[in-house]
Amino acid sequence: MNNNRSAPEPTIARIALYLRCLRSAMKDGDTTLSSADIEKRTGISSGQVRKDLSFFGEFGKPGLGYSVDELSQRLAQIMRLDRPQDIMIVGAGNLGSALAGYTGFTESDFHLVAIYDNNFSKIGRRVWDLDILDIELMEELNGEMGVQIGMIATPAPVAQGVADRMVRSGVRVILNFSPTRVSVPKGVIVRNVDLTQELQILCYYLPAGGFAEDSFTTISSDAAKNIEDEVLGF
Amino acid sequence: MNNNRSAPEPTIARIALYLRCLRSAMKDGDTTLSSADIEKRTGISSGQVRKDLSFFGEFGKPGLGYSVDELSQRLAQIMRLDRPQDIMIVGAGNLGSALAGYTGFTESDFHLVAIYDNNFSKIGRRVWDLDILDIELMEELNGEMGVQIGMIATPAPVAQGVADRMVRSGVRVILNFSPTRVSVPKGVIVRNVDLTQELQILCYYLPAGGFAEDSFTTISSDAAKNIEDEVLGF
DNA sequence: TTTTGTTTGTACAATATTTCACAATCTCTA
DNA sequence: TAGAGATTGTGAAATATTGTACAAACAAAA
Repeated sequence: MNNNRSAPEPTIARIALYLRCLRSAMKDGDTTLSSADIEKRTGISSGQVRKDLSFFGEFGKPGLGYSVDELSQRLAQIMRLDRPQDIMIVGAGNLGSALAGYTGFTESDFHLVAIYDNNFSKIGRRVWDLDILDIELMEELNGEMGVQIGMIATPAPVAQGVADRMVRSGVRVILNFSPTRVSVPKGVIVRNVDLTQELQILCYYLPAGGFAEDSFTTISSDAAKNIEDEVLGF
Repeated sequence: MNNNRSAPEPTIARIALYLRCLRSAMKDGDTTLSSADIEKRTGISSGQVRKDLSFFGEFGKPGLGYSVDELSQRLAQIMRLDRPQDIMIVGAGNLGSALAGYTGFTESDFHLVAIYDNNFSKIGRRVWDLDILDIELMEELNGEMGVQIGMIATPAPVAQGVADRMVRSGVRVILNFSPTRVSVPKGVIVRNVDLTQELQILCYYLPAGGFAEDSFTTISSDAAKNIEDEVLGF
């Protein structure tokens, strides 16, 4: 799987978490964080943190820790998150529409620039501030837009066809929410988010067969409760 | 992590896929599947398939393979998916509402029985065929309902409070869609589905700058295209 | 400057997971 | 019933990932 020299995939996943942690620390006014501090905030062991970071360079200073500002900038570069990234969604159903309105993407500097469907009763309608586009026009339209990140939010039977069209249109990485595996040419990356599978996995751990996972000590329960009072609705 | 004798987590995740594969094979009229057949359908190597299954027993017959009917029944038992499972959702925003209407859950015998929110303008409104309930009443109401599976579809700041309340109400496993880690007592299991993180991971794998096009084969699935014509909308 | 205390980066050890290979077992046909 | 062919279950090897410990590097205070 990981036949080249790049960092292991679990490390990449954790780097994304460190980045979030660093930005949160920045808002708290912290200018420096040790790997132990990061452990407190994320639950990831300090040794793991240091090892993950060491895949990409030496960012810390012994006796001090990591500069929040510098490290977050470096990690953002590594993850290609130092500039806005355009994304497209195919499928304007329940899930696709919810994803289109998901504020978490915007907050992390992802920019939804197109949403496609194949249903004539949906094409032309607006989702949030976007027109739903005819999927038949994707190749043509994306020639202009050049979006490289695609999300599939369609039923399983059409997912492969959508993936094929995405690839033809220039998409390089795909987040697939449909409950099926799609095959793509070498060089294109697919990640699957399989909602049903997640629930099924949890089911397995329901009865006595289960065990304790990482129930690390309360991260910020008190802080969260205070905020809860301020926030009105979900 | 996996300190006891239960099967590794990756194995559990794949078992869920085998189950889907088996049900699909059943619809195709196949009565028997070899591990090689399962590899063709899922992409998981036949050796891996056999080893995964061997964690739970000897289900196959040398020279023949696995009985689709028997194996799917056995796996469903192991995963506790042999009977409907009740679930609850907290958060009736975009994502929560989309999850509430997600047909994939229903098809896999999950049954949404409650959706909660803390926003008075939402409480009492209907999502699909359910009233949105006041989260303050969860402990009381779930005493009756006894739901053990919860999904968190709220903003991050309130997620920990929601998790705490779920646990107090009897929930045993949690699927957390909020972009934050929640801590729970030992024995309660949390899985995180972090949409932003998934996109960020994909970003890392985006090719840097202009890249040589080594992708020649467009894996065009003819089967998928045919189905696409039949299906009207996503 | 010197000393004390902190934290990094990394070699090494320990787990966890996947891959491989093959004897044993079963089917099927004649 | 015997022999050919297919496929399982599994131990052992190979990888991959995580945990541990500590010398070296730096900060801060005396």
